[in-house]
Amino acid sequence: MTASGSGSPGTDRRRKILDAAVRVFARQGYHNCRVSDIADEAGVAYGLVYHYFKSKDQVMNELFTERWSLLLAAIDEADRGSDSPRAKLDAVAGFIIDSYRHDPELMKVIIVEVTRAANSFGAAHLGKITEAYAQIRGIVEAAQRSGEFRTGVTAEFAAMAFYGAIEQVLTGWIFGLLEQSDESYERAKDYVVATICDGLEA
Amino acid sequence: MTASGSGSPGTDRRRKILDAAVRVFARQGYHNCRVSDIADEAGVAYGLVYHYFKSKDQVMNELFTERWSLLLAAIDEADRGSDSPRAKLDAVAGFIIDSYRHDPELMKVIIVEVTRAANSFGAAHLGKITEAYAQIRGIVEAAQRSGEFRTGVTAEFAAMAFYGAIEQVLTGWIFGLLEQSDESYERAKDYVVATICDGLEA
Amino acid sequence: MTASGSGSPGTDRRRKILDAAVRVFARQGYHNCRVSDIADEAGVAYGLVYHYFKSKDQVMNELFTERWSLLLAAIDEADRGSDSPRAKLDAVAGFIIDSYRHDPELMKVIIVEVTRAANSFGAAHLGKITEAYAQIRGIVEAAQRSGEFRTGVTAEFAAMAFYGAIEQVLTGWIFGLLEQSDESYERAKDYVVATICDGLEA
Amino acid sequence: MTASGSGSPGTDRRRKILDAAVRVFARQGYHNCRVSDIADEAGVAYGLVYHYFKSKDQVMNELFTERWSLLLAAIDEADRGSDSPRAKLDAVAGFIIDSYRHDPELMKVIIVEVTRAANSFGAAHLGKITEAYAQIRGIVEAAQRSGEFRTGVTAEFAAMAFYGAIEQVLTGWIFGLLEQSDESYERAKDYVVATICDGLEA
DNA sequence: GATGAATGAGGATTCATTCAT
DNA sequence: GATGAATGAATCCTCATTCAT
Repeated sequence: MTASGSGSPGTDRRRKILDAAVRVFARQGYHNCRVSDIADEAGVAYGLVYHYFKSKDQVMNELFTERWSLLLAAIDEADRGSDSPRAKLDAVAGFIIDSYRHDPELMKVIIVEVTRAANSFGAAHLGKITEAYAQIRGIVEAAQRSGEFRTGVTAEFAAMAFYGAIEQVLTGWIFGLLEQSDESYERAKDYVVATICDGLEA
Repeated sequence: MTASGSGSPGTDRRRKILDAAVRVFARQGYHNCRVSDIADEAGVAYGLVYHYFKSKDQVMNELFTERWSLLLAAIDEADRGSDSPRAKLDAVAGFIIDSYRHDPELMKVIIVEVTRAANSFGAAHLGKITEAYAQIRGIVEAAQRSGEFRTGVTAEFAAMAFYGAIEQVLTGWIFGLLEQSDESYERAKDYVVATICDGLEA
Repeated sequence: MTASGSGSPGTDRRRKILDAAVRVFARQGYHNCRVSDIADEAGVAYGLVYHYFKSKDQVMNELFTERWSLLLAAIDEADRGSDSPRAKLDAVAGFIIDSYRHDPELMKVIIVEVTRAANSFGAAHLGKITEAYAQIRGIVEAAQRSGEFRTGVTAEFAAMAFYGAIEQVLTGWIFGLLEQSDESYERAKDYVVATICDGLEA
Repeated sequence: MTASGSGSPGTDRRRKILDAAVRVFARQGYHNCRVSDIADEAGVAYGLVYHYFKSKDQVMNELFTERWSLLLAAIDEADRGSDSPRAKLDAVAGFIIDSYRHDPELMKVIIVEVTRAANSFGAAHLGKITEAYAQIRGIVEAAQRSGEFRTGVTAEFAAMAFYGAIEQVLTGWIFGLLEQSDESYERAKDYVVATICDGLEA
């Protein structure tokens, strides 16, 4: 059973357009691509994009929402277990980095076009973006209450630092500044957690 | 001698346009503003923007370059002294955060429109952006060589995490997610360094 | 035997589409409605409109032709009798006004989208539209020949004035400027004829 | 002193565009012309239309308002004198017909695209359109009060019939159904007033 | 007959940039 | 230097029509 056989034909085309949009947005940036670029990349007619999506914005929104929901679910899942706080943060970092490894173009689009785009998509999805920060903060807060994490830094702040460190690593990959290999990805997970949990000082 | 008297009249107008551009870019985003918005905000005629700048891009480029040079100089300066690595990182974080405190709109523009904009301004200024990371990495490397920082994490990576943590805090302010006050700004400096140098774990 | 049982099922659907088109054209105007609006209003699938009609234009053409034929027949019928010219004009005005009373939306569409649309439907149906004027002119001409109507005004001209007066009353109703009630409709018939036949002057 | 020398250069271009729009709207109809057709007809660049007007609608609105204001002023002027009611109506019919004679394309546009366009421009300008009817009604009302006009027909109704008769004559010219010559225009004025005031019956 | 996905031409609008004054 | 009118390429979105099922 092929993937394309598992849904209705319409669903397939819709999926094709979303996937094509990821590639085009990643390659050219949201503002530097035309709707026709997406259609061409998907191999469908121009108007079909508008058959499935209300606007170019809408395509982006859907890409973000789809992926970010998984992220939120993953953080939630990580938080739910009885692991140590460090293990939870490790799971979070792991999920985000694996997301990049699995689909670097999609994560590039999300990082580049949404999470910092304070005047456009970022503002539109602020609520969902904030949820991720809040969930991470929750992990830190619990760790501080249990005495596993020190309290010198507010949980809110620590969560931002942690998330920021991860996003910057992804940014390094996106810009081609950091080496990209399976090994690098794995190491990055450890490094983020080690840096944030252990600190740099000897 | 007034400030406006210190240069040629033309210089003043040019400055006025740059400052107006900061406000407009910050308020509406680069892509959502027209050249005429900048001119209106500056109180000058439409075409004058093109008298002083080759294009809309050029205005942005100049804003970035102007500010980022200061940042590079400040990191360089911090690195030059004989302070402890931690003190050096503290100086770096301090400069960036003070930059935001002093001109939040400009830093918003730089963070939102340049440093993550992999397909536009970010790519154009990649060299300069990278220089900052490299300088921070240099600070970490020296500390690792001297034994003040542990070597479990590569310096390159540590630099990214450190910078990412700072940028994320700025992002929090930009999105209105973190409290903004003189006290918050000061605390943020300490927190960033404490998080990265000491780690979160007790 | 119900109306819907009197024809083939296809005929019913076709009728449904025509009726729906009247409502949609009346509500939104020909240019502001999509073929899908008609289909939605009719409760049929998109493509079915194209099964029964060659184009969107064609739907309109059919609505006009259908109704206008009745109008021409009615005027002809009125003219055929041995009534006085005034009675004939009364019958004409009566038929048009009753048409509006019976199906205001259809008459709105015809008045608004066809009879004045010199660059679109009006031009396409000019022949049929003109027939109505000619028939009315015929009534006047005969009356002038018989001496019942004075000859100071050409019959052609009188016909236009008479028809224009009626259409303007309908326009008043269409725009919601004139009261609409059974009484108003009846009175309107008398008024049109009284105005045109007797004149306003005392 | 030429007309083009009497205003600013900007004003001239603006005027050129308006005049071109009249010709294009008259020739092709509002919906069948592109903004570029207007620009081409005016001999200016595409974007200049948008320099002077917010939208294609706006061009039409301005054409209507400009002309209709003159019409309202003319009716008002006619009403203000101490002439007989018949003379007043004669002045009104005269002004409208002369408007057509002077600029048939503009009047065609107004009649065809505005005064009957219940779902678009007609609705937008309903207030102004109604003002004309009201003014005519005022003339009739005064005549009825003075006993010069009979009261068998309401003034409101008589005004509609009178205006409708005129508009229909214009429609006849627009469609090429009625002869157009200086003599015809003059005769038409008399005929309209004669028909409405004297009536057709001998 | 019936459906609605697919097509793609058409057209309004935006806006960076140029240029005459 | 300063102005803002003029230019026209770029691109989103609409929607009539076709067609495979």
